[in-house]
Amino acid sequence: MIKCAKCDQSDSLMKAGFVRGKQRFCCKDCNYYFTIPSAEPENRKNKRHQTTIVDIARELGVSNSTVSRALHGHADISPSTRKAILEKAQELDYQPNQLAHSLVKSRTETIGMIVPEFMTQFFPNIIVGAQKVLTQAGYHLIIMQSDESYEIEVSNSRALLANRVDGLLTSMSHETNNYDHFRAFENRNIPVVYFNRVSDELGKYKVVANDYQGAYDAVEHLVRNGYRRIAHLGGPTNLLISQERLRGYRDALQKNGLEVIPELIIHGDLTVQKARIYAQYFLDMAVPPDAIFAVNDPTAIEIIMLARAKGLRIPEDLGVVGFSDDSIAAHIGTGLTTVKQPTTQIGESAARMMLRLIQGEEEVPPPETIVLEAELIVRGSSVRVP
Amino acid sequence: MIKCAKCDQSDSLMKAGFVRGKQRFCCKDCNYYFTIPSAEPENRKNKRHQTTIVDIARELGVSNSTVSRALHGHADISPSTRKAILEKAQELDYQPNQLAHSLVKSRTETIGMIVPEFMTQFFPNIIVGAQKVLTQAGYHLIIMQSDESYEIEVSNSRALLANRVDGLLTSMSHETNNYDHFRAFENRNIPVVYFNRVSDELGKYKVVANDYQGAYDAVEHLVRNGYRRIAHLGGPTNLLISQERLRGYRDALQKNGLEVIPELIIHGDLTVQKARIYAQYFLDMAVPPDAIFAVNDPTAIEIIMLARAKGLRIPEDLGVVGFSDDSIAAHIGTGLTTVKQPTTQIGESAARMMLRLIQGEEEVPPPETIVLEAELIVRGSSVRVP
DNA sequence: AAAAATATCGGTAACGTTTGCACAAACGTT
DNA sequence: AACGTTTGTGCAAACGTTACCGATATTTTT
Repeated sequence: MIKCAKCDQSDSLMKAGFVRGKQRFCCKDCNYYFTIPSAEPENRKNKRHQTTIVDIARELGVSNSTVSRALHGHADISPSTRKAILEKAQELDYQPNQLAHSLVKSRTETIGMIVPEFMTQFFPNIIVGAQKVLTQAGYHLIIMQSDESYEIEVSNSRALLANRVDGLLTSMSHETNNYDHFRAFENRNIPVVYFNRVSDELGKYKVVANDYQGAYDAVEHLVRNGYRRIAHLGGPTNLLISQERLRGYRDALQKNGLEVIPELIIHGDLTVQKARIYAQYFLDMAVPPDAIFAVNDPTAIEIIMLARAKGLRIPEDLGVVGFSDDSIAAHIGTGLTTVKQPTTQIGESAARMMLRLIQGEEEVPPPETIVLEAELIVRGSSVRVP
Repeated sequence: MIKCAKCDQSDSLMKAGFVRGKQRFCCKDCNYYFTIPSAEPENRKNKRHQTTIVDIARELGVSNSTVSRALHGHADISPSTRKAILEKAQELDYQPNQLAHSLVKSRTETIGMIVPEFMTQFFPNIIVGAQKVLTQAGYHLIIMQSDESYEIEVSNSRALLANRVDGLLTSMSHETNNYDHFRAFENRNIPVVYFNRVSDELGKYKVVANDYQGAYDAVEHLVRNGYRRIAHLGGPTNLLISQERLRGYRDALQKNGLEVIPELIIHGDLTVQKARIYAQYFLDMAVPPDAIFAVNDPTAIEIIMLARAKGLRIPEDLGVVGFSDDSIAAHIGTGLTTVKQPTTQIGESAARMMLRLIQGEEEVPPPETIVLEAELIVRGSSVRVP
């Protein structure tokens, strides 16, 4: 029998709504509202209780503020109390609650990072560089990967925004054409540094490798090794890196007196699946190219495998140059000629730029794009005596 | 001239301490204490103000609780108000504050993950698997890497603890011998799932590949290809994977009637630097081994490079088997024989185990270790006709 | 028509920290 | 000894959300 929680009688009880799945009652006698309490009313306490500042304060008979100040080495605390507090904190194994801290300070001291993938060594290297710089400055780095998916990228950025990161480092997926999720950060004055995969449509702070120069050097290198019909297997057109590498390719051809042949330019999507299809197309042409400049190393390696399967000799029949200097590039056959990007440096520069944006004096630092030099690594896949 | 903030006269003013860098005064007349207000008293507002539930409530003239309930699709809200609130939220570009949410719910819906490195594809693959499962269950994954350093591992785990992750997935660095930083999680009833690099000294929930079987198969394969003097370049002895792979190596030798020769077993630290030194040692022995079973692929590749430089033929003069099936393994020379681990599955299993621990009914689920089968991938580096 | 039940909302206390301000006691000066 | 100065702490209000407990319109039932 249900009884009133106050007067303990059940006569003048009446139902009064239904709240959160539980029946609510009202006792007309004592005019008291209540819901029937759940079966286990008093056992949730102490279950997974992390010791807090309040616990320490209570144990020692001081106030929360004193404990807080002591733990942070503030002034205005007598050595004796400080010592007692620190010891008690140690004893109770106190771990600060970063959530509460961030909430009141409205700073999380955490930088978010979204990368498209980390199956190649490229982004991991960047992460290592960035993490080194940020850790040293007392910031944490939380990493998310979009798996080259726009959907996931948006979801990730929303999560980082909800977690109130102090800044965002990002290199976008090749699917990304809409930038609203990044603008959301900028609109809230949360600094964003774009690296590597950047767009010219948004962003004031960027760190990129010199894709143009790298591509130019690569193609000129091919020309000097006697290749005359040089194809380009490029990346998605919406990415600036694709555009820049294409530009370097065209300029190198023209500066060296070669014609730019549209049929020899295809834009892929950076995946090996597509690379195989396009490579097949190149090699099956009536007049096939005698060299291919690929947008990245996995693509280039796919080309080499296919060419070998067709009985072509590398580099005699086909010269191949990649981009990025994956660790695998040195080991493939006689080595894959490629353009090495300063990955760790990219991470470091981006992180340093971020720190400047966060800690800087000036309200709105001037836009800045850091361009780091790329280096041509010559290996067996492109060297022949003409 | 400084005046009292209350009675507005400056005669009976006197200094009263120095607090937080600002001079404090006391007016003896009205007995009022104050510090001189900073130059810019009223400009800090709106600077980077994220719209909150309170803003929406104020704009619409309803209470915070109503807004909160409406945004979460609770019952007890009329369709019209709900609609108005959702529209206003959209208009003001409201983004929930996960910090405050987590603080009051004392759940972050975030799982932390610490891996030793991600320069090889191994851990990235695991991450992809784990992330898929967790994302689907509405959890976020935050990834940190220890760079094989105990110090960084401890620092990372402390950060995750401070950020109150709901659980921890971890594979420890090869430096790790002390486990207090992991026990800190377990002491607080925060579930920890160890994968791959686990220790038998701690942890009740683990996911590993069948290192023993993989090693056994690899070595038996070498024996069947006529190799008789098989060396083992192992990993750090404190890691269970090293112990298990060593055990598989020994058992395979003995079961096949071969002697276990202590000189042919060296424990490295998984780095290529050390690998080169030890490989050199093996190859320079008076009676060098005719095959080497390496603890991982980078190590195996280093051995191959060195052997080639010494004029040894692979696999005729030296058989080599690695472990992990890095993507590079298929491309090195005629291919590197290796043991493929179910990386993505490891991630998925670990994540699922974590979800069970978090969401499970039972207070303390029974200890569980999931062992996933490893598969020997035979390539050119170990196949010869005896 | 009153009475009973429901639908919809507001007030408010948490969650764990930080911090501006108040204030007493101890400390230095004359 | 009387005064002004420091020093060391405590109070309480934030930070943004959630959830329990009540309260009031509104509808339904008798």
